Amino acid sequence: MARTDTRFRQSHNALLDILSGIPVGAGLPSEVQLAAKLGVSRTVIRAVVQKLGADGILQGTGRDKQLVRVPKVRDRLPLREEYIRRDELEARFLDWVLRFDVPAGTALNITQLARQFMVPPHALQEFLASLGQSGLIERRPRGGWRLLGFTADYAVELSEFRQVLELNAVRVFTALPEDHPAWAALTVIRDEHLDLLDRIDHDFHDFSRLDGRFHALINSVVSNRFVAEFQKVISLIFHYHYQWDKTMERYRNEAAIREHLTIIAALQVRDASAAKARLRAHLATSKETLLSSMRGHHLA
Amino acid sequence: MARTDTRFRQSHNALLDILSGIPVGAGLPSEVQLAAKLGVSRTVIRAVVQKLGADGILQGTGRDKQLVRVPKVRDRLPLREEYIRRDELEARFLDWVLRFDVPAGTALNITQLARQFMVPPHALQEFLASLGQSGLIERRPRGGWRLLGFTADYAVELSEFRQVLELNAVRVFTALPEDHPAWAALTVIRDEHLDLLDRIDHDFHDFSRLDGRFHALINSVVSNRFVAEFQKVISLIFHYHYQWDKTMERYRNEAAIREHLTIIAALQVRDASAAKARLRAHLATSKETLLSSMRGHHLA
DNA sequence: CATGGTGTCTTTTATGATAAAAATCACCGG
DNA sequence: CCGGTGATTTTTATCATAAAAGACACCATG
Repeated sequence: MARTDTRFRQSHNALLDILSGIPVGAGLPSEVQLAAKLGVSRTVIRAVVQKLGADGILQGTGRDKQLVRVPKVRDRLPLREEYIRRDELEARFLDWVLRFDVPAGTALNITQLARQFMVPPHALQEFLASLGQSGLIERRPRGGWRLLGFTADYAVELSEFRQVLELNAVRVFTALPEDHPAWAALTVIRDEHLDLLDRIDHDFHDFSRLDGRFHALINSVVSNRFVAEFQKVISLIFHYHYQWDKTMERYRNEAAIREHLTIIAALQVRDASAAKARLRAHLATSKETLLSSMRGHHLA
Repeated sequence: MARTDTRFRQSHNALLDILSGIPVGAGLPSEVQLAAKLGVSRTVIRAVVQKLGADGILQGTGRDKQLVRVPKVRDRLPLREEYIRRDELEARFLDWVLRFDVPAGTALNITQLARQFMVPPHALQEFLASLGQSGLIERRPRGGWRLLGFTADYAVELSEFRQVLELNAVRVFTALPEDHPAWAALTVIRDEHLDLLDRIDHDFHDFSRLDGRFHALINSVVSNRFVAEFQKVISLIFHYHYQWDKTMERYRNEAAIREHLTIIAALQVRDASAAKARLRAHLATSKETLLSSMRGHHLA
């Protein structure tokens, strides 16, 4: 078989569900309506209807088809175990690379990895190609891929790049007009920081998400597709590492919240240079955390 | 046939060349040596040697094989017309997108494009995936690709991003120690600018390359893989447009050279703020040129 | 005769099969 | 033990093809 018939099987079962809702002897909705309802093309619907006719569930031809009997559970087609989705692949792959400390320069084996991650080799290939931008992966001259690895160098350069982008964002932020929605958003997120600070003892785990949203807000004022693209990579990596370095997590997070608040305060009084200086300090801390989490992990 | 046998054919002909250099009756070098010499695996060498044995050019088995007769021209295997290389595909594709003003949002047809560009569909697929970073291309939910198009928005955002990166580079540049090689390189490129200025009437076409090298030098002091990655995209796009907007080319180029020289001068006296201001002005001009070239092209 | 439908055909994409190439292992003669 | 060959096992790039989507023509019916 070339393409998988997953779509056909899903539509088959979905149509059975629809048929269960109408009385025996009633006519079918039109093919176009069914296709729209299930979100597939008419070709699929026609194939399913034909099969149901052969199975004795439907009868008639043309625009005159009726339900012969109520479909039973055993009429359903088993779905073959499906491959995982793209975002899950991304998560699993990063988890594998970052967590298991794969040495830099490792040659990747497409087929083996594809099996390991439960995806068709083709999908993995495309995924790796799309990951080229992140600088984690390199194409070898004659076929194959090499993992450049998540090294300390990489972390440093990532942090530096992040700093360049965010300092620029802060510069833009302080120049925004008074009625720009970002100011309101800033007030809201400030309150969220204060709120989390109150219940830090229990909920310090919530900081990771708040941190992501804070930095996203800062960068959101720069409407630039390239910045946004990189922001995704950056937040991905930082977010992942946040989840592992459990040492001092509660205190680190509390400190980070306070740093965020000083930055917010500086922004609110439109003090660009103060905001930049504080952001610089915060990002430096962040970088150190990232590096130390890598070192700790490497020793483990 | 699954994989092409190009490699086999090339090795076949290359081995014929080697055999032409040794006397009839002499023994062959070892398979390992031949494989190393031709840069292929032993499997290929063995396949070629076997074919040459069948053709009566070699005889013997094991480590005892000799040349029977001098190979003739007609022993060579014809190379089937090969597909184009990756960088050529890149050039052709960009040329197509940028020159023919493909409307934004166009759905790309893999097979058709693959034929058009003389590459296997698979290669095009991977190429498109790798181009995801540039923001020119988007993957549609259920298969297929969409061309986001090279719009004015795109050009503006690209220019802005470029400015952020290069301003940062200039900041780093002025802080470099006296003995850093970049200073020497700066002097060299300054002389090249002066030189080109002297012969601008005839050689103004040379500016495109010089411009590329100038900006590359500026950015080279930031050793950051992400910056470098983006630099590639940026120089690609700008370089391409340079080639088309022929209006006022000579005067534009002369003006740009002078702008470069003012930036170089500011750098050389370590005046960061002056250098930044002048770079800003230069990039603004550059952006305008890019936009006007797009407008001109759009009207055409 | 316009509208909503079906039958048929063409185009396009995703995937499994497969051959070429690379890498690995086992063995041999000196 | 070393440099080599023979045989075997991965591994990757390409191709053929089925599934899905889309386009077109025609038909029945109010």
